[in-house]
Formats: sequence, C-alpha cells, structure tokens
Amino acid sequence: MEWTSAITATSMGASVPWPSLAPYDDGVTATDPIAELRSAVNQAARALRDGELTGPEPSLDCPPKPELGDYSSNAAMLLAAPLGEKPHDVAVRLGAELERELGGGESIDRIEVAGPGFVNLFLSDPWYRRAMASLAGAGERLGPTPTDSPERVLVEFVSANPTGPLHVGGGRHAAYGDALTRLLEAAGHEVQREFYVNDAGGQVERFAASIAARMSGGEMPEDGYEGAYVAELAERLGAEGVDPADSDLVGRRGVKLVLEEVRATLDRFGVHFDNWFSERDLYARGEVDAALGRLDRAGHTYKSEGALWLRTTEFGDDKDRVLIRAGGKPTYLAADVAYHWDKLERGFGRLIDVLGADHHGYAPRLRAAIAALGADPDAFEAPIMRLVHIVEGDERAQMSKRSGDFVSLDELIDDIGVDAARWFMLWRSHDTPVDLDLELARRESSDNPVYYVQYAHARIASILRKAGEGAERASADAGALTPGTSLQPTEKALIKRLLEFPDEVREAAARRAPHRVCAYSTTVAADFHAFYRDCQVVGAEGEGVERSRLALCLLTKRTIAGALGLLGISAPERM
RNA sequence: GCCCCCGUAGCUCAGUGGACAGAGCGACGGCCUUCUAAGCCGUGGGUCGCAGGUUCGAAUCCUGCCGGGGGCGCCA
Repeated sequence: MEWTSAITATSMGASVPWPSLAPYDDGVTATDPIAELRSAVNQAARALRDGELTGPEPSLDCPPKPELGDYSSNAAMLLAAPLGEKPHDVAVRLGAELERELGGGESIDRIEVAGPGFVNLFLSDPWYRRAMASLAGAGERLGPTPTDSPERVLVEFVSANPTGPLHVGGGRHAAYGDALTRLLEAAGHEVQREFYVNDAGGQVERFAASIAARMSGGEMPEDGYEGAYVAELAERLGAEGVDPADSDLVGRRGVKLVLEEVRATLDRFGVHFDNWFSERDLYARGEVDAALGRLDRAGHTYKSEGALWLRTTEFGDDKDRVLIRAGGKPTYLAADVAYHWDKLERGFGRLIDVLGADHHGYAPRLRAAIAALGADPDAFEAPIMRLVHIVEGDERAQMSKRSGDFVSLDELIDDIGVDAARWFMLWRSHDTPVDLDLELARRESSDNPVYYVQYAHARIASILRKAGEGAERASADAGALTPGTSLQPTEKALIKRLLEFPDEVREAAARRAPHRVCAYSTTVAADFHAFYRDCQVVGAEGEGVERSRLALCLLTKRTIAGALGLLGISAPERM
C-alpha cells in the first residue's frame, strides 16, 4: 500500500516526494475539511480496486470553472488503465462510491462526471459551514499543521562582504532569506538565521588599504574601494586616532563600522539574524586547520604544483580545487569547508546557503567538499538569487549613481518604504531577475499589488470596526450558524481560498518559494474584494447572515495577515 | 568546449501531468446619495522558442536544436 494522505505526502515537499511512510488514511484530522475530502476520494478509489492500490495519488483540485463544481478529482482516469475500463465508466462508479463515503446528502449536493473522466463534487452549504468552523477553530494560528519530520535548518543568507553598505541586491537576498526562514518555521522546522562575515582575506586587506590611502592621502590600491563611504570611514578612523599604517587595526575597525551600518539597515528592513559568524574567528579557533586535517585523513587531498588540492571531482565537481595556495595562503574554499563542517557539527541536518548568481558555480564544489568531509551532500542546498534591476517607468535607472556606488538598500527604503521594497523583491521567483519599477512601487493605488493586498486587510478592519463587538462573537460559533439564505458564490469562493492557505504555505516552504505566498495573498485579496462587492456584511438581511459574513471577514483578515507576515510585510488596520 | 538558469499576452512574470493557459502593468470602455473607489465590472490581446518522444492527457516529463543570461581562478 503506497498511498499517503496529501497531508503527509506534501508536508516534506520537494526532496521527499510521496510515497512516504504513512498509510494514506493516517494523519487526517477530523476537523480538516480538505483532508476529509481527500481521504474520501482515496477510500472510494481503493474500494474500486478491492483495497489494492499503487501509483500516483488521486488529485483534489479546484476546477477551472464554477459550473464544474467545487472540487474535482482525476482518480477515475488514473484507475481506468489498471481496471481496464473506460475512464468515464470508472468515474460514474467512483462517484457513487464517493457519495456513500461522504455520508449521502450531508456534505454533497451532487456529483457529476465531466470531460475526460473528472469526478466533480458540488458541496453543500453545511459543508462550507463546517469548513468555516474548522478555520475558526484554528484561532489566530492559521496555516499548516507542523510537519511530522521536522529538520534543524541553518539558513545562511546575505553574507555580503563587510566592505560597504548593502545595495539592493543584498536587499533581495535579505528579503528572500528572511521570508524563507519564516516559511520553514511555519511548516514546523527549527531554523537559525546566519550571516557569514568574510572578515579575513584579500578583500579586507584591500579595503583597509583603501581606507588608509584616504587617511594618509597615499596611493589607492589596485581594485580599491572608491565609494564616498570609504572617505567617511577614513575620517572617523582618523578622529579615533587610528594609525593608517596599522593596516590590521584599520581593517578591523573599518569592518566593524560597516557591519554596524549593515546591521542597522537590515534591522530597518525587518531582517534579524540569530548569529553573525566571523571567518576570522574560524581561523582563530583553528577550525580551518582541523577541517583540512579531516580531509587529509580521509585521503581526499593531494599536493601538486606547490598547492594543496581537494579532490572534488570524486564527488561530482568538474575539476579539483585548491585549498592552500602555493604561497601558503588558504583559499576562500578552505575557510568555507571549515565553516560548513562547523555548521554540521552544530547539529544542523539541513544547510541552506542563499547564493548570488555570480556564485552559482561555487555550489557544486561546496557540495563536493561536504561529501568529502563524510557528510550527506543532499543536506546542502544553494538557492541561487538573480539580480535586481532598478527601473523607473520605461527607463532603466542607472545601477550606479557614482562610479562604484550602487543604489543602496537604505536609499530604496527611503524611496518606496519597507513593505513595497520587500514585496517587489519577493513577488518573483528567486531564480528570475527582478525589474523593480520605482514608479509603480511608489504609487499608492490599486495598481500597486502590495497595497492591493494591504487594502483588503484594512477594508476588513474597517468593516469589523463598524460592526463593533458583534464581530468578536461571530468568530466563535461561525460553523454552527445556519442562516436562512444560502451562501453566495463569492462567499463560497472566498472560503475555498482560505482553505488553501495551509497547503500553500507547505508548498512554498518545500519549494523554497516565498513568491508563491505573494501570488496567493493577491488572490485572497481579489476574492475578498469580489465578496465585498456582492455581499453586504454589516446590516445584511436574513437570519444570521450578518454574523456569518462577519466571521468570514475575520477569517480572511487573519489569513491575509498571516500571509503578509510570512513575507515580513505589515497588515495595516487603516489605509 | 563543459555546467547552471531562462525562453508563456505589447512589457514584467505566475503556472514542475489534467478540462477552452493566468496575474500585474500598459491600452480602451463603464461603476461612488450604500460596510474604505488604494475598489469593482467589461473589451482587446498568446504558434506556451522550434522539432520529435513518453502519456488516456504535456506549458509542465525525456531527447535534440535555436535564442538570451550567468558560471567555469592558486578572486571572493
């Protein structure tokens, strides 16, 4: 028996596709209306095959048009081949079985067979009432039930070189990494957020030399840092009495000051790290030597041309990589091997490194290095972030205002605000470039998708204010209400949409895809606005109708706030 | 040359096996004595890069090709 319930099957997502371990009728909570439907479909399908079922799990979808029902399943089409019957005939029998399974007319208005063999379910108002009750029962904490296989996840992101302010690209890393950690936590994982500080090595030396040159009026080093902030740093260090000749001190102070800036910017952006991990400390604690020793003992290193190499080709890389240069200096990879070994030693079962597009070639060798250390390379993931382009109307804005001076995240926040900035960095998949249109992002109108969603939330808040304290009581007994009038199509559509939220969060977490939450929250807002158009809430006619609709408003408000919260975007009470 | 990502509406993009392919922007036309018009409704707009293959069914999976971007350092 290979089937699993959708609840368990999808909970772990991409890396562990179903079939998973649990039998398919486990994990279904009686109060989850979607899980009940799935379970019923599975049971009905199994009944047609005398309990012997293998193969793909039947779907439970929303049909493209309302005339095709509230939910549909492809189960009959999947069963047609093994049963040796026509899909349509199987669908008819399945429909009858399903009707029994769901207790006759209690939940189901009718079942139809359509198209190539879809079984379409038309659900009753009582079913929708119960669905609302189950949502209300979740209280403030909407979203998925925690995964039954939680992981300890370390998400390393931003990790920008501490040699200058964060630019918009770093902002996208920050928004993505932060939203990802929120999603993973919502899915039930234990998450740490970490910023790796590259405070050792060549670029810091060059940075120090650049500051020193500004301080002493000396020669700028080749590939030095030109930005105006370098001059400011030089001034501050001068005021502190730092000797420009003490390059080690200049570097350390410069890095410290830059990191304070970076931290302040991230703070303002709503991104907070649990840990700032210093590369310099890694060396100081001897971890680099220890990691290299471990690789050496495992027989994965060799000397050639005066350098120490790691045999990454044994683990899928396309060429071997240098760990210690001929001159005796360790490479960046050497430190990173030690760093990732440290992560594993700290007990993390999953390591997610959010990398920039320009580092994507780095992932295979890091994966190889992890394997060489004797760890499971599949524990390592590296989502690749594509670039952010700043666009203004039709014009491509200059990425650099002054040579070497990128548009900073602070400037962007000053311009469009934190909510819009986060939204526009998250609403596209991380592996597609973003054109951030300042003109659109600044606009305070429905054209601007972030305000579109926030406005729905504020509108609901306004309705609830108008309704007063009745709104509070409405949520408590939403499902028990049986108004004299039947539910409007837009009410049903909205309820269905809210029911999707847990699956959306699970999927978004499993696929490392916060942009799905943007798309979802937009559709919730759209469904709400349609409901608002069709259905008077306060003062609605009919026994219990007002309270029922107030309850729906409250549930929608919680869902939108929950979705925006996962994105780190505020849900305003008024706009 | 090898590796990775991408190619869907005029633009920017959702959509990793299901029913006539979606959203936002842009264009055009309607709707405010009524719970927020930061809203709603309607119109126009697509050979899902191309060609094969797998499948009852493909934008989605496989192969090849074309086009765009990125990466292939004893830089980080």
